[in-house]
Amino acid sequence: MTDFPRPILTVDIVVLAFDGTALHLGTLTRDQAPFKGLPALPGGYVHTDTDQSTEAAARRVLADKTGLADIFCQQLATFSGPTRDPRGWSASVAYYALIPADAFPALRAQARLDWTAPDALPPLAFDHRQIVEAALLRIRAQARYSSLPAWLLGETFTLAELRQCYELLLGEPLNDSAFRRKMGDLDFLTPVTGAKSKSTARPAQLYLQKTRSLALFDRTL
Amino acid sequence: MTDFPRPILTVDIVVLAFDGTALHLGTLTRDQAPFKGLPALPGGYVHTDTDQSTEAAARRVLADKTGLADIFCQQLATFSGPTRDPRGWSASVAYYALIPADAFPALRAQARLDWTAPDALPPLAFDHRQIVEAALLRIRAQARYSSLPAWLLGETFTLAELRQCYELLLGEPLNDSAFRRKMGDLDFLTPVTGAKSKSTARPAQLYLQKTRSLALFDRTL
DNA sequence: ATAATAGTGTCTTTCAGACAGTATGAT
DNA sequence: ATCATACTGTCTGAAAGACACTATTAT
Repeated sequence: MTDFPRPILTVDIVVLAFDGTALHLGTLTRDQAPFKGLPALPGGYVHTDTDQSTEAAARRVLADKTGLADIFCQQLATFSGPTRDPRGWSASVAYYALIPADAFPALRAQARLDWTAPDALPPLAFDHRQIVEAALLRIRAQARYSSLPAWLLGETFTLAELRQCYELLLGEPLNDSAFRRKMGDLDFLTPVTGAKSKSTARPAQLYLQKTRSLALFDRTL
Repeated sequence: MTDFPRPILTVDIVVLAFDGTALHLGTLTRDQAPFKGLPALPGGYVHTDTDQSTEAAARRVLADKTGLADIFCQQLATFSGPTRDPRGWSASVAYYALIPADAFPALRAQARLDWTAPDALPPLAFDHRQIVEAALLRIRAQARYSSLPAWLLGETFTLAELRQCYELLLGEPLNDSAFRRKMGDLDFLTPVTGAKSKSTARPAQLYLQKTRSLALFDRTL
């Protein structure tokens, strides 16, 4: 079989975090060509000598840039073409990763990543804007029928926090009592002893997710 | 930046067709190592000298093996690792393609592809079984909230045919009157003059899809 | 007691399932 | 006429939205 010049294979990760109010996208400023000086998604070459898969490569990059392991991280899609990277024909397997809220403040203080609003992006290197937009579409779609938003929260959280996170991703307010009913029916949360006082009000019950994987709902929202 | 040995980049395509009763998966018997003699998904190297993207590569392969262009073809996921191809570290961008029912008989007669039942697969080359299973999961999920099954039908079709196709993918019978109501509400079909007589009974109205892209429904099923 | 947020109960509306009943063409 | 399938109308039950009401804490 004829051989063709082998393409560049990289991974890029759309790192998202929730601070209780808004989403934040983790970026790095490129310190070398191409696109030197522009913000870019964290990513890098797949190390064919050590990486067992592109997902392993993504997790390696993620651990390298955030110090976090065991993060929610799923494959988004592969972006490819002769011109997206000026160095040659390239394919980038894009992943999206969700930072748990209880790890975000420390991560932000470290400042190894810059954090920008994903809805008002500055120009990004490569085709990274397109990748971010695809990730947001996917994440918003998944928020409709899965426990995905819970992965942006800490280990334990209140129903109000969970609802706010859903509302942010879905872009619409949710009916509180219907939301509680559904979360009860869907049976993916366990109440945990302890409560969270916000201020001068009744403290809220804390919950954690029953499984360490994404729960898919059979009905929507 | 250090360079790593560049991986093999291929595309593989899960080609599915519907004959009115069951799904059929298009495979090719490998005529060379590795996995010589085993059935495999149609696929091949990305031609970095001519392909504009992995999707273009997939469509090139598809056109080559089926003679069909403008087929429904979407990216599934990328499968990668050091051992899935004995020739070295490889990544395969998998696609799934749906053959329109009106093109299937001729394609089957050509016999350039073999057709097997995707639910009772023989051993396949590489990790192709895993790819087929991922494709079926994706397709069945998409059948719940999109017009995907319609892409397995010909240009025009009756509501009964469409429902049968949904039922096959979803694996459960659908209520006929609720189905009609929903298809009416969802507004992605236009009735077309002409009707189809099945046998000795009232002929059915023919429809075609309003758009040439996948319609996503806001509610399920 | 009051303020503030957490959580529940219930009324209403909307939508899906069931199924009877009507329509229409082939024989 | 009858058979077979296409299509429609309507009843019923389940689930969602709205919202009033109760619960529990800090001050």
